[in-house]
Amino acid sequence: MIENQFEHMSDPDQLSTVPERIRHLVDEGTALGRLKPNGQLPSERWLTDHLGVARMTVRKALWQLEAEGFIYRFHRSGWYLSPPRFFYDPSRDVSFTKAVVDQGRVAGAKVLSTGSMVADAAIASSLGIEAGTKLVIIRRLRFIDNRPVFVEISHVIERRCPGLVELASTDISLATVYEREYGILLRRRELYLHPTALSDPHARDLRLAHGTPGLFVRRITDDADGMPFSFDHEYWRHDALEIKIDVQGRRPEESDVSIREKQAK
Amino acid sequence: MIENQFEHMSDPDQLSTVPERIRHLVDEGTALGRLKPNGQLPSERWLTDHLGVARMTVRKALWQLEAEGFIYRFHRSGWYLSPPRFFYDPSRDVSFTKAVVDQGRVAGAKVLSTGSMVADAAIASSLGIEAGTKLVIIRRLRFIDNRPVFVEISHVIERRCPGLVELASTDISLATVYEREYGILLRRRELYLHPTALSDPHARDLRLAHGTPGLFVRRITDDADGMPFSFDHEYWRHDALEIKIDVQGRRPEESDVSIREKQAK
DNA sequence: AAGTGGTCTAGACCACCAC
DNA sequence: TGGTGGTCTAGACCACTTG
Repeated sequence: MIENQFEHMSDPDQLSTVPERIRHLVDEGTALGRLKPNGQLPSERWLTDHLGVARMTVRKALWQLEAEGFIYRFHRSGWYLSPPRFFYDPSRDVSFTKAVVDQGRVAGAKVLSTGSMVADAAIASSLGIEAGTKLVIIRRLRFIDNRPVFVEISHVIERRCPGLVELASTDISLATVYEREYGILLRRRELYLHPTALSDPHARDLRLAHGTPGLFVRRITDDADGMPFSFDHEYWRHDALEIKIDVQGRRPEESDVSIREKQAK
Repeated sequence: MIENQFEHMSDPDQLSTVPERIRHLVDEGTALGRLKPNGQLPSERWLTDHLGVARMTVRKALWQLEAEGFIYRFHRSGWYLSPPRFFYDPSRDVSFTKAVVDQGRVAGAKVLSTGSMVADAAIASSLGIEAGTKLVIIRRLRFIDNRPVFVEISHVIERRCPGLVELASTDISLATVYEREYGILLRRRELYLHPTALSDPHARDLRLAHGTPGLFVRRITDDADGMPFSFDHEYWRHDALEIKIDVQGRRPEESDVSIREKQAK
């Protein structure tokens, strides 16, 4: 019983709000070594009884702690204590696997599906290729310390890496495949990201309830020679990452143009 | 009465979920020209009656549409249709005002408070200055088209711009002040961002309920000569922006090192 | 099969905003 | 002051995960 570990915990009256009281409970469990990152919290019904409030009140509080990134949940399985965020530089980290390992954590990948399509006008212009160019699509689930953290959908120009689908059907890093099998090194070109709500099928694959907050990332990738190579879509858990961008690599003359502003009076 | 504009709208049975039905209602209102971006939706109680479900069900649906960025709310005032996201390159856009105006929208700023502090060890090392250095703090609310979209807290090295507080007490862009009054052009160095929940006082200033999803951005800024200048914290509405990062300005040799990976077996 | 979170109802009262 | 969203109650049943 998970709850037994929390049975005799204190619940100071001076903590007024329900989120604060739950946070205190969790902090105490952590301090006593009974709860570690990715460990499970007591159930909603237990909290309802223990705190003496309605279940909806407990759930509202859990949602707030979730939004802060303090706790997370697996769909219909339970609530868990969040591990530290993963630092990620999407403009620089060409290999997710390497970045994760460098931070002392364990990276994983699972191929969910593969397919193909031809580039439409919009995709073609963003990649700088001709419409109708064949693309390979690989949809993968990515893990940190065995927790699924984002779904990645890669669209790769087929002629640049024939036979990719077969090679991708393993758990090996795609960046490694590109380098070893095709001699291609990657470089990021453009990326866009915004907060959003995750919906199926991505939410399901991440074991999240649909509607959970997430982060949507689009990237366009070139090879080291500046030739267009692929674009990716990523659907991240909102609480798994901290984006870090180091602007130092930029050429000074490009970042400082037109600082002078037309003032909107 | 806002609701009158929606009174006779259709509500097809084939739309199964409540979020879909609300979205349909809004889309129809938009198509008929009765609802524009930043326009107000019918009240929760009206939707409760009109859709024939409990109010909590309506609210849950509104929260999901909010998480998607489709609608937003002002605290205790109502629900509104979201305007388009603002494209923002935090590594490059040294002036928020200029970026907003360039996208055909209206930028605004309001000084909330000013103050001062001395840099502690952590701040000093990240800025590359000595601990104890005096910093000026300016807390401002930033607007796009008269909607508050983020709170900005600037920490500026005092000796680099004496008298800044007096100059900042107007609504003029800070980047303009730095350039005109001190001859300083800015360049970004590092930035970090992650999704989070907004809490008071920032949530209050943004007219959001505390716990609303948001985006937290930290930035370190140099001048054009690479001398440390300031660091900023920004608390954004989650639905106001799309972050766009153009990596082209990077030096190739810095972005392509160490692609080879140690594979985590 | 038991336990978990997910959904939903039908109310009540509170805090705040705008008129 | 009336209307808005915000909070809360005390249940019920459903869908899924887990042992």
